[in-house]
Amino acid sequence: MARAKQQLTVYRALGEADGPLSARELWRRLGGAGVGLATVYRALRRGVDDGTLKSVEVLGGGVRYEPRDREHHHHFLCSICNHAFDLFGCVEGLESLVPDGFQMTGHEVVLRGTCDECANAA
Amino acid sequence: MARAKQQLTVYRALGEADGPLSARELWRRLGGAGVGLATVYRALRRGVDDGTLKSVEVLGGGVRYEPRDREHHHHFLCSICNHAFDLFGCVEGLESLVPDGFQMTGHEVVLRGTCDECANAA
DNA sequence: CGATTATTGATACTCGATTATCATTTCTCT
DNA sequence: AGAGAAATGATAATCGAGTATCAATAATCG
Repeated sequence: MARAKQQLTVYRALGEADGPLSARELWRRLGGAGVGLATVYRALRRGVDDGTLKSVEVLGGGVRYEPRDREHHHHFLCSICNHAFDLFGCVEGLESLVPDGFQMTGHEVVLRGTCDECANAA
Repeated sequence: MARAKQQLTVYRALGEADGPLSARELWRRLGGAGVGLATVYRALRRGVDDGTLKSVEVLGGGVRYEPRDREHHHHFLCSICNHAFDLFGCVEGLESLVPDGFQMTGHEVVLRGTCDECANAA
């Protein structure tokens, strides 16, 4: 069988999001009552297993998920609404931080602050 | 009363570490039997409360603690030993990543890879 | 239309991290 | 030394995240 209905809903929601979502956030977005929390977790696990999804850790909020096919990017974490937003672009000078003898295989950059909406609401 | 004995041990261990430590790591370093886990947690909480310590989240490993008076720095997380090392220096071009309307108040950079020792042991 | 198999959602359960409890020990001060 | 306050360590309790279970439902296929 291909993808089941409810699980597709989960994938679609992730694809449309403006940043990685946690299982809980996802669940809330799907209406809470509409899709069971267990199904959300199932879809996420399956997605990670088959390579469709990728789990990312953005400080403060545990594990979140995003489609694996996104380009290299980083995140902005709003300290008010606690939502993580995708950013575009990257930074220079990371190599110079690596100590002698260490081998860097990847990096994460997280900006913290206030997002658009929360800044205006304040 | 000033600082109690065992709690001082905790602060000293953190001060001498080459990176932020989790409660568990700290506990293990203190000999396990020498200092109770509860005391480690107490010292950490108190340290954060009175501003001596700062809790940081480095991907994969939960919350870790470091002295607050360290200069601005970032971390390198070894994917083998899972230890977090302090780095020196910072990077350029973070502002250009911030979307319009967002306000950045801070940032984190985490490099992932293999540390000195683990690279040699391999 | 059945028979069979996968999916779903509610919920019970597990697991690790952190906190609370409490009897005991250690300080502090006189 | 002796009283009272704070600290300590072992352990029980709590809490949240994620997983397993199971009966009910929906999809597949002949």
